[in-house]
Amino acid sequence: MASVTIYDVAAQAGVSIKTVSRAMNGERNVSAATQERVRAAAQALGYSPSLSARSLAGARSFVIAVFTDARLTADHWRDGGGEDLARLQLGAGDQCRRTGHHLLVEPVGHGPAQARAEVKALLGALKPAGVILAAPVSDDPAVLDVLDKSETPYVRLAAGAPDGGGLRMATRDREAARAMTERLLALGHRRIGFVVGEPRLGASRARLEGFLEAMAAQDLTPPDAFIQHGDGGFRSGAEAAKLMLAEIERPTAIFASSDEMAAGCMAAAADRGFAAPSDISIAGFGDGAAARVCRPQLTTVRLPLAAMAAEAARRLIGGEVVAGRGGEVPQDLFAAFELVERASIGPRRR
Amino acid sequence: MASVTIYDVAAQAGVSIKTVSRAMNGERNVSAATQERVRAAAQALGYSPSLSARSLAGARSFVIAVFTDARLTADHWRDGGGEDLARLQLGAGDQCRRTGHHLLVEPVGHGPAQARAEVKALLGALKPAGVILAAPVSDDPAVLDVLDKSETPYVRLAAGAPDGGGLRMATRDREAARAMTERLLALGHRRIGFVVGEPRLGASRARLEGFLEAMAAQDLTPPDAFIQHGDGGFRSGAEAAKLMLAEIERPTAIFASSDEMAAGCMAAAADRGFAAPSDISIAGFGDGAAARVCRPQLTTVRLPLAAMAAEAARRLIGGEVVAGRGGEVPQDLFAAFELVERASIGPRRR
DNA sequence: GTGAAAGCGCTAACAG
DNA sequence: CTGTTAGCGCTTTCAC
Repeated sequence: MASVTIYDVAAQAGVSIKTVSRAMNGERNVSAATQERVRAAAQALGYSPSLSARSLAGARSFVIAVFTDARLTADHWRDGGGEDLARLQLGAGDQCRRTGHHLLVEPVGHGPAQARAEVKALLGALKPAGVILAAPVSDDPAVLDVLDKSETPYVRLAAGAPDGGGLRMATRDREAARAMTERLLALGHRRIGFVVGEPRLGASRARLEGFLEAMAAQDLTPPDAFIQHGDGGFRSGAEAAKLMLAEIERPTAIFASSDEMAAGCMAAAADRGFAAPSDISIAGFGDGAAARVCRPQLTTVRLPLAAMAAEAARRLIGGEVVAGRGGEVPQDLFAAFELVERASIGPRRR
Repeated sequence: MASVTIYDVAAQAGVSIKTVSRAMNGERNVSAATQERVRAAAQALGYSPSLSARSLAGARSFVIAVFTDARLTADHWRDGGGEDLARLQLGAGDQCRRTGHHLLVEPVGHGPAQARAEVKALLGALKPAGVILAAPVSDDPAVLDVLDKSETPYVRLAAGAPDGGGLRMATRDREAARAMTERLLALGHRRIGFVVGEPRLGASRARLEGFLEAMAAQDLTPPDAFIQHGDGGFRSGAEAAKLMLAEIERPTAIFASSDEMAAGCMAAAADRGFAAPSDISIAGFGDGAAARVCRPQLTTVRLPLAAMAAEAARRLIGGEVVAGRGGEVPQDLFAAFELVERASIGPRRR
């Protein structure tokens, strides 16, 4: 099956290659009859235009690149937990497929110099139609700088810092964490512990802030022991909870910055004989698999990551994102969050 | 930052573009001095050859495509559980990066007609250097047929059926399941339940066979109620266990075809007041996140998926896989498995 | 060891 | 509405 080219189709349909090109691209100025003839010929021959040729000849390319943090991605892909990236792939990939684009996930290494070099190389080799930056790469100044200079349109997903070029699509992590904390407060909890997430993620800080904000609004200041730092994983959550539960005045609720950590908290609590939600309330963040695997299932925060990624891809492909350090007006888009209440939280036991 | 081409580098280095091409590709017949000059120029200009141009002009392309089952992939990416694919991406992606290749994950739809069309289109558009088929696509005759005719080298990962073109890299699921079952038998268990996995996966059948084989070797025939069918997920495992535990003669051990299902079994057992491993032994398969999140952690089977995928990519890139329905000798490669014993299984309680 | 020419499969101007 | 002529940036002949 030697590769079939535009010439084969043109011959088969009895038209010039340019007409085939037009027909395939759905351009105007092609009569319906010709259109149909070309379509039929292409169909019969099993023709699909070479991406390489198309992007070489034309102005645009057909790949959307996703830059992720190499270390984080490797950890997740090896040990599980990379649900954010999975959802990103789902949403963006779907959108790409609709328009004949392809999604390429490229982990980017650490350190400004390495990141610069890698991104530059990737951009040069791929000449992507657009780039989606997953956190924490979406906050990497070196990457942003290279991207700006290359004039490649890009979307920063879940970026912490508001400044920088490109379109920023963020989740309202602070607000979400505040809302969840308020829910816990409404249930009567006062001694609430918080487990901070992966330190490299800006969202981790935002969630902590939201938590503290809600607490402060009630004139509550959690003791140091009630703020533990984890890495997003189950084990770190378990350790954090263990420390908190060792306090004389133990927390009646724990809010973890990720579902895996919340699951760890629940396990650690169970080890100490505390059951959720009767003895302790536990809330997570992310609405991942861990939230549904827990017994009881976790009350958590759902973020529309797939939809955001799809929207990012859509805009990139549609040319709606201005390249380079665009207009003065910061382009920021915020996604709604949703509190998913399940059985892991309940009123404070009296 | 206008895109820098081979001409720019040639001018900067004071050589012809052909020499640059040679130097960049590490061909012979380039003096060390010239080599160095070109390298320096390329470095200074931040040049990286356009993939499109390279694959259009040259014989080879620089993308390795992974075809996955669209439905399964979407489910996993949305709800978690796609650890196999994640490890595949990790291993193959890593290997690709070493040689300037790129890994493209493309979900392929259902039904022979649709699969044919999609694969044909993908092959035509991408002209990939090689294709990695993830299960269950690795057993799809329509896909194999298109691939064979296209003369694209491909590797079938975890394929169930031994026939078909391409190189087959398989795990010894039957043997692994048998080994795990034997372990359970050695611990004194006789009433062992089994939860079958996702029906579309050939491995699910192989694992069931291995289980039955080991049982039969001891003249044991599990009652129908002890063979439950799940879908690989937590919930289905919980339901399966619930049914088994409702039997008058309940099983003393349950072996589930996936870690998620095993976790579900454990949760269901706990609901009934049975703790592992004292009241019931529970084993999983896959060594995924669920295995480490469980309390106690799961005894499970580890498969070197990332390494297999890396090897697949390496061979594809290295041109070691013969395209089309190759020689008469079936090309089969088997990966070792490993029993990972953790705390979820123990001697049968007397 | 190096270079000049040709062309990969397609799109982008222009013509008609 | 359709066809012709040039390239896109590279690798591949084949010369030198």
